[in-house]
Amino acid sequence: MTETPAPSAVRVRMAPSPTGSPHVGLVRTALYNWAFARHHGGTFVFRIEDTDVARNTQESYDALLDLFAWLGLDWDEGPVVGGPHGPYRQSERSHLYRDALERLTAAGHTYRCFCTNDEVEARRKASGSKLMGYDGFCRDLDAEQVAAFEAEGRAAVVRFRMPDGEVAFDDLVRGRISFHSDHVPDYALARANGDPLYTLVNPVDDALMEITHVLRGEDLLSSTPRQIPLYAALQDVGIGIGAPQFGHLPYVMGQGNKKLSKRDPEANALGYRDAGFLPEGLLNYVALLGWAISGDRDVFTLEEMVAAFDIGDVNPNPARFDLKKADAINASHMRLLSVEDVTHRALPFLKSAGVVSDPVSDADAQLLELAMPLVAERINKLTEAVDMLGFLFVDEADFTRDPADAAKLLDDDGRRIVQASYDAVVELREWSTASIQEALQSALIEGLALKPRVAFGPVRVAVTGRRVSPPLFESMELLGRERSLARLQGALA
RNA sequence: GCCCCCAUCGUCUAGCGGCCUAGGACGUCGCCCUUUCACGGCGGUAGCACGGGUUCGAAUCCCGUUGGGGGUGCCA
Repeated sequence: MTETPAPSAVRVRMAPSPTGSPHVGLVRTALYNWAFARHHGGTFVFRIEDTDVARNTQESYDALLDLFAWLGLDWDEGPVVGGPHGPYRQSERSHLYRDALERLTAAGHTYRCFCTNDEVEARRKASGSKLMGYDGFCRDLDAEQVAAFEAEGRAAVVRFRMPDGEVAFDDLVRGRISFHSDHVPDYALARANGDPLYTLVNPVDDALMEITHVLRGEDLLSSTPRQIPLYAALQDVGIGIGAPQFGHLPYVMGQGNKKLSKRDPEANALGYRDAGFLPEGLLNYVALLGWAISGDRDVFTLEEMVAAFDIGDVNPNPARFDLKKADAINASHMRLLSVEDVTHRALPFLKSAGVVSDPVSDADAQLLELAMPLVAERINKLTEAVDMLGFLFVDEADFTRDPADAAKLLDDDGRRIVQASYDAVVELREWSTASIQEALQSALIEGLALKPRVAFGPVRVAVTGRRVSPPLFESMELLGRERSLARLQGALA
């Protein structure tokens, strides 16, 4: 049908509405569009669809910018960076929609409709029609009838005059899809008060911004047959160059068989940042919801995705969002990072949790540099660094032990082990990982004939406050003799 | 109701007529490594919704059934 444009001519966009907090489904759609643009060396446009003034919020707009900045999905045209097709917020483009509407009307592509919903409904019942939606009653009103309705003081919406026949297109992910216009009613382009609707502004902006490919959610699939004739009508009146190519992406599902709801905490995209996800981890996981880089691999970089991404490879079935797998993919990316990188990225979390001072003191920085290698490999999210390292930085007065871990491991037997440990290391001349290990091993494993896991559990809780911690002997070395001894002593009280 | 979309392990997927007694990953189970947790390693578990065709040959093509989802607004 439509020829694939020359690579450099690819222009795609993401066009979210600033309502509520950004959804992970939006991240997936944005990522596919972005990867498509980058793969083809095209242009990625960011447009804000804020025509519904009642629902838009500044917070939501800010959240969108935050989100994409964090993810690193950069746009070539849009808010902040500008571009030749601006402005990029629909609320600032009213004149363009008014002009488009006037031209369409002048060319006979629209008509005014005075019907109320009740009247349409009543006619449907009377006719016994199976078709839903508007019935086209006002399509061919003559001047006299229009005057009569106006005399009644009725307001009129502007409807698009759908051409009769079949509307077919080749969906980039689903193949050929066709609808008959009988099932695509004449739809409203503008409210009775003159405000343009999404049905108008979305195609008008895509036409004006010369968008060549529209990759969007499956929920818009059934509005495609009404948009295609509108693009043709717009072209007819000198706006744009006809319809773009469409690719309808599968839903991102939540639990059960329902779309991941905005209210579902898993749906909140920025929540992943706050939970300590790496942007590349989230992006990689989300990419997997409908696309695979190959049959035997699912961890990859953005660059690799850009090189490999083909919209024709996108799977049309709905995908369920699986937090466990998202965690695992993120963990894989954590392991790809250098210790320095993990440290750098974990720092904001350590600061805001109060683990290290802000700004970081020299002492904290030094300790962090020694401690991070011990935990970088064993954490799966940046936030876990907070739990792992807290015991090292906390003031002795504020040091506490996990009550459950303490109750379980610091019972009578546990305290005996802690006492033996204290005795074993208190006289140590050199306070190092190796000497501590040697002393404890000989006292507990050989001396008391304990299994390592039995022996070191209580010591670990005594010193770090948790059953889960960085390696014990290393931790004691970093903690230092005084504090280590004090904590062993404290666990006996 | 009508229209449209979808259908491979519990989940995400590879597969685009023979390489498939269906591969990978997450999960799960077992084992190993081990100073905890984690990491890592090894192994197991489990699937082509159903019925007809087409074909020498079907997970792959066609039709139907069933099941799921979406749409059917002066929301986006």
